[in-house]
This record gives sequence, structure tokens and C-alpha cells, in this order.
Amino acid sequence: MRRPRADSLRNREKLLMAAAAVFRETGGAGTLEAVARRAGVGIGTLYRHFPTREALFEAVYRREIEQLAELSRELSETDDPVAALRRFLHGMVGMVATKKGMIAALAIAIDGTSEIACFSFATLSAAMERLHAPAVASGSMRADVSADDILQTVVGMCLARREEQWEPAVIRLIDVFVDGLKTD
Amino acid sequence: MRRPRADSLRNREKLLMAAAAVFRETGGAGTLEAVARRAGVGIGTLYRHFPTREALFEAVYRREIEQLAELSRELSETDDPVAALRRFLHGMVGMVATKKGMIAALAIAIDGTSEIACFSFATLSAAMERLHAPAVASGSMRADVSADDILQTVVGMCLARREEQWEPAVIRLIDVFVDGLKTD
DNA sequence: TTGAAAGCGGAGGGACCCTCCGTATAATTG
DNA sequence: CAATTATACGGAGGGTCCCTCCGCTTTCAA
Repeated sequence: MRRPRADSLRNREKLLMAAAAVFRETGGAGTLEAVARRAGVGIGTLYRHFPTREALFEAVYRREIEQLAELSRELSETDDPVAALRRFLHGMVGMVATKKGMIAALAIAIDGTSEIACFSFATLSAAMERLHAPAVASGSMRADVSADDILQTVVGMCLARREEQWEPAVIRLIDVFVDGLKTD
Repeated sequence: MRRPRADSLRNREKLLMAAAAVFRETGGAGTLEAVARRAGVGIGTLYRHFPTREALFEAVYRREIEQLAELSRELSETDDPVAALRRFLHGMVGMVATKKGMIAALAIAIDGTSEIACFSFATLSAAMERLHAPAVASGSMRADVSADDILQTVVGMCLARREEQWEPAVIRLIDVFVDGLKTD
């Protein structure tokens, strides 16, 4: 098993850079041809590296997803598990509001059916679980709502936004929701 | 100002029937060419009647949206405003889960930018407001979350679903959310 | 150095979108 | 019941994007 050719790695990297730029500018709607052009490679090369649009997307935003996982790891060491969960959700919203690509990454994680979208979802799901399980175990959070339920709710709140300054509203909604999750 | 030609009205109706069928079968992803073919008219005719895909969608699902508005009117005569709001949200989820087209109609109402999508959103927004205002006025619901916030949250919950049997989970989530909305 | 494995590029076929305009038909008028 | 005119019809065609396929090029192990 040879190691990958140098030009292959180079092109892969160029494609990721170009895709990040194009997706940022177009809100994820850019054409793959534009990405290939920008990367200075043929369209065929793009498709060889990333067989579907989603595969490219995910490769671009995998890092974003992993940042969320990282945040959950940090917060999981807190004393107050409900507060940690709340802070995680706030952080999630903040990242979605700030980083152009995150919303697209989440949409894929939730909607996508590709193997790769499943990975994203699993990562987020695990991140959520890490904070959810202690909260339930401590008895301060109701047990009939799963970590995935919460994840999908929060992503849904972010996806279904039309106005410009939506961040404060969603933060408030999350607080309401978490209030509802607390056992009396 | 003459009245519209008979063939025009006939074709419009045929197109709506065909579109409803095609969208039901494809989950809203069917092509406009397929709709025209099914209706037995030319593609040009379709575009004359419905200048954009969204316009056609909305025409098809306007009724669905209006059913929700109707439900809110019925419920607005209840004594317990919070319970009425909760029942409306449950009804909404039920309709989304049952009627194939509703989810698409909602997605358009929330995401769409067309004049016509705005109408859908306004209708739903008004329906929501009809139940929200009394609940807030009665003092049993917090005032810092708007009717639109709730609407978008619930639609988001429905949109961001991946599994098959999602209805019970979303019902539970709504209950949690409404619990959070109640003033202690 | 060299030859095969790996990778590259882009032409091209397919799907869909939407427009345009010559033709056809319904409504109106005399 | 023509003749006239406003409306509407249909689908060819141009544009965009998606994705595949295969002849050519480059890399790298031997």
C-alpha cells in the first residue's frame, strides 16, 4: 500500500481551501464548478476527492463540528451539570451565529443521509450526551427527553430563523427550553 | 376587464391537482416538467400560471396553512389559554406528521423570501398570536418570548427530524418548551 | 531510469430551469 | 354567424449545473 501521491494531497488541500472560500461567500450554495475553478483543478479532480457535494461540505466543516465536541469536553468538568448544558447550547448558538459555515454543517448533520453526515451527527450527539447524562443522573433534569432530542431542537431553532439578529431570541428560547427540562 | 378564459381556469385547476399529486409522491422535490406533463399541459402554461416553483407550492399548500389558522380560531375560545396554545402546537405537529405536504408548506413559510411565503408566515404568525396574546395577558405565560419565536421553534423542531417515528418525541419536546414558557 | 499505478482534466450527456414567440382558441362585436 | 381581437397554449431552445468517463500526465518504487 503506497502512500498517497504528493499532487493528490496538494489538490485535496487546494480544494478544501477553495470550497471553504466559495461556501463562505455563497452561504453554501456555490457550484462545484466554481470550487474547482478557484482551486485551479479540473472538475473531475474535485469529484474524485469528494464524490458528492455533501462529502465536500462535511470535509470543510468537520473542524467546526469538532470545535463543538471540544467545547462539550471542557464543560463536562463543571460542577453544575444543568448550567454546563445550558452553556454548551449557548456556545453552539454563538458559533452558528458567528461562523458562516456552521449552520450549513449542522444542516447536513441533521438532514444528510450520507455516511459522513452520520458521523457529524454522531459526534454532536456524543458531545450532547456528555453533558446530558450527568444532568439526568444528578436528578435535576427530566429523563424522558434524550440528548438527541435536545440537539435536534436546538439545531431546529437555528435553522428556522428568518430575521437578521436572531441570536438573542434563540438564546432566550434555549433558556426557556432548559427551564422546561429542569425537574421542578 | 374581461373575465378569465375558460381554458385558463381549467388548466390552472389541472395544474394544482397534478402538483399536489407530484409533490405528495416526491416530498416536494418533483420537477415542474413532471407536473406539467401530469396535468397534460405545456411547461409554458405552468410558468404562466405560477411564475416560480414557490408560487406553485404555495398555491397548493395555502389550504393546509389555512387549516392551521382555522384550528387556532377554534381554540382561541377556550378558557385556559396556555392549554389552548399547547393544544394548537400539538395539532400542528399532528398535521405535519400526517399530511405529507404540510412540512414543505411550513418550510416555505419559514425559509421562503417570496411575497407569497411571507403571506404564509403572516397567516401562521397571526394564528399563533391569537393564542399567545391571551396567554400572556392572563399572566400565566412569560412575556419575553414572542409568538413568532414559538412558531419558529416548533417548525424548527419538525424540520430537524431524521427518524421515522418522530411525532411523539416532538410532542414531548413541545410540552417541555411550554412548561418553560409558563410563569412558574 | 523506467514502467506501471495513481491521478489529472475537461468534454459531454443528462436533468432541470425558465423564456420566447408562432400558433391556436375563447370571448366579443357587428 | 362571421370577423376580430385579446388571451392563452405549447414546446423548442439556451443556460446552468451535475456527474461520469477515459485518454493523457505525473509520481514514485524498483
